[in-house]
Amino acid sequence: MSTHLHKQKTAALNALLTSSQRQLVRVISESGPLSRTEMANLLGLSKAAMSGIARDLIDLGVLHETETVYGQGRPSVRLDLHPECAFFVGISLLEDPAPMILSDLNGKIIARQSMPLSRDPHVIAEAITEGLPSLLQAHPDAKEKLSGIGVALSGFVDESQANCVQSTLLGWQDVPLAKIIRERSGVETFIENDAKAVAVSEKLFGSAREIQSFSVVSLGDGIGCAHFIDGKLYRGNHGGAGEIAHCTIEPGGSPCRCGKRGCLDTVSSMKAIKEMSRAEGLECTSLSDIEYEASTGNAAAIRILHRAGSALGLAIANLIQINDPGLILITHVEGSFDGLFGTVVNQAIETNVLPRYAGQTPIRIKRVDGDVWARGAASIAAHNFLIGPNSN
Amino acid sequence: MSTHLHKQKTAALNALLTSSQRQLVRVISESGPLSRTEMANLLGLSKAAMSGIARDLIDLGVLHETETVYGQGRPSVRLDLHPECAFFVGISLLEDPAPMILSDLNGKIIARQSMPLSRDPHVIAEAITEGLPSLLQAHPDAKEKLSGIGVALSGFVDESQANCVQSTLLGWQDVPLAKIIRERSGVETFIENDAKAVAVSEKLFGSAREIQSFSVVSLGDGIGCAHFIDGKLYRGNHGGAGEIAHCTIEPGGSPCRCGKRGCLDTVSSMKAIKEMSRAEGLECTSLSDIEYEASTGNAAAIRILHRAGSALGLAIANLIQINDPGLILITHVEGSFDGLFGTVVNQAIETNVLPRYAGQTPIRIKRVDGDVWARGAASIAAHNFLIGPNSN
DNA sequence: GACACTAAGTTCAGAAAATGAACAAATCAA
DNA sequence: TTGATTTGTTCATTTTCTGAACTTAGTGTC
Repeated sequence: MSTHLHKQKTAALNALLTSSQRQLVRVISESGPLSRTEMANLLGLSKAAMSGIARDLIDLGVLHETETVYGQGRPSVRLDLHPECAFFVGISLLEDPAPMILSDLNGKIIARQSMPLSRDPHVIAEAITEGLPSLLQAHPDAKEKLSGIGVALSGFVDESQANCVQSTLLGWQDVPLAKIIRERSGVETFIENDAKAVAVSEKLFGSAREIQSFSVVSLGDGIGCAHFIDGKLYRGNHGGAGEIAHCTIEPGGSPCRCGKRGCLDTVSSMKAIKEMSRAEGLECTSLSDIEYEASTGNAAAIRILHRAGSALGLAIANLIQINDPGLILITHVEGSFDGLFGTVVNQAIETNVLPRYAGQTPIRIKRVDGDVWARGAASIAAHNFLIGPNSN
Repeated sequence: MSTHLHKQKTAALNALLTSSQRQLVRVISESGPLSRTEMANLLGLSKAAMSGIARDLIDLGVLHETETVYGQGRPSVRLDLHPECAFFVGISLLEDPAPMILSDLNGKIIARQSMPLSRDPHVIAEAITEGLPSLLQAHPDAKEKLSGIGVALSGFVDESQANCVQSTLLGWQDVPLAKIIRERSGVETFIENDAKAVAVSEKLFGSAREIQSFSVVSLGDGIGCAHFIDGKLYRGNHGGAGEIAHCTIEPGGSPCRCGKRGCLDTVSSMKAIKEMSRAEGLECTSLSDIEYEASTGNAAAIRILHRAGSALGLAIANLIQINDPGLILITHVEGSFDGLFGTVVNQAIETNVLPRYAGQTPIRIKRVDGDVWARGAASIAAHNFLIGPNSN
């Protein structure tokens, strides 16, 4: 009974914050711990107003006091989001079995399990609902304060983060997945494209916290990309912003499954690299194998990696020219960006960017583990909790 | 005396609006005339609050009642910005002599003259100040309500729209032009990059009013580009967003004055087209001439236009893939987009965009007159008046 | 043409949110 | 110990917004 009440309260917590409180939560999630005075200045409010807002948020359990900073005058007390004021479940529909994780407001993974993947949205909703109790079992706190489910998938998602407009991988067309899961599980649910979910998780939890405009290029089996612009995820007019995989990078090149020719995807994706290797008679099952071959001087391997790296570098250079982001974050799962491929990519970026810019746009390479997608998914739920859907 | 007072009042008008009033002005400038009830809904305010805000803005002369719309119930009265509540001066530093125009809040050009171009910012400030009286002479209203000067130039401008970080054309490096002009003339001044100024003018006055995310590609002697994203001009981390002219479009192609090779600028700019024609022995002084040659079957002319068009089309297709804008607006001064060049551009866009997208992104071609840059410049001043620099 | 019906816009008392100024608290520096 | 300095709180006051009742200006019906 008490549990149920609490659940209702936290589930609606985001909704019952005033707009000033929301703004404050947003600022802290971007800047990290801040003193009340700093927050007042950032929000353009008086110290008096801040005092009240902070007190209310502390009472609600959203904020808590952290370290004390000593300077001249009375020391300031930094306030931060309470990492355990809300918990989120993230599910990646990119692999089978599908990973399912439980995370706190800092993106820390607290529990992990998996569930069978399906192409039927109702079966997915069922699997999630059945998986919840065991995921939450050892964490009574999380059970009470579960505030959202996030789902990452390969495909286009609409602006409300509720409907999958199209997914070739899952064979979907206009599937209201979020609603189906929400109704079955009783938990607020949001879905998002895989690359965009990773971008959100890097903005909330990762290495792009303080950067307002950046692009994430995520190298998995395919090539994904997403942009944050002026502190907001930019999804594009049809939700297609960041689809660099189908930029023409070799005009008149190999035919692509999308229908046109010379797409980046046909040269630089892991799938393409492996296929080209096979065609050249190389017995490679992973990028590391090919890198090894190249390091021993195998001409075919070197040629393939050069071609793939140049193409990706050129695409990223075009992205830099077009959008002038404050950071390019390249995430890769396979863990082999240190070899020839990575070198060529970096070089190709350098040579194809306006010399005045060269070196001006930081390129950060980040090796990520198998949890990226699920953590990204959870971050979508966290983002909706923190900032809300109507992110004005 | 009275004049002076009035001047002070209107100059600071923007500053003395409350944040709700500002928001309202912004919404109207985006959506066009609205009834009070519609405005209340859009801003999420009560009818009561709207009533007061509208009254104040009408008293200030910022809004006025326009048509009455009859439906069921009491008819609604649409309110619009009063076009003559503020006037702006726009100057283009792209030509010599430099055009100088006077415009109202609708972007209508009320007076026009020109001034000598200089590379010395103080001489420019002097010329503007000396030009003002004659520009305003026949318009006493504008004299009283002059609210800003905008300057468009080729180069990089910082976020405050006050400093020119770099301009190759003018030979500048960190020139605080806005401040110099402001101090000399006594009028609030803002500067902006040429392509970005055109984008703002299309958003405020032109064909992109209601579109939140779009890109403008402006074809003049060079190729400019600028993006609006979620209703805001996106300038990029170093003010370089939209620099598509130096995207590598023909890897290993002709050397470019920027230092690298195969830039779009080396194939598709008017300058490049003319140069290539000359190299091929064609006696052409304008794009129309080359178009004419092509239409009579001249192989060289056809080849040149094909190459230029394909390159520009590919660059735009990449832009679409990367940003998925709601509109691509191509503005061209030379008035010759109806021929082969235009056809090839359109075709190249189609064939290089993900087939699923093809035709989904509207491409609008707009022939503009010689006033584009000056009008764009004026729109920068208007934008700062309407929305303010701190466009939260 | 009188009547109800509908929706826009206004008014006004009261609630909500933010401010300014005075003050309490917690440290450093001399 | 005393003064300087800066954080954070309190409280009366002002600003801004809301809700409900009301006025206004039409349409539709008989």
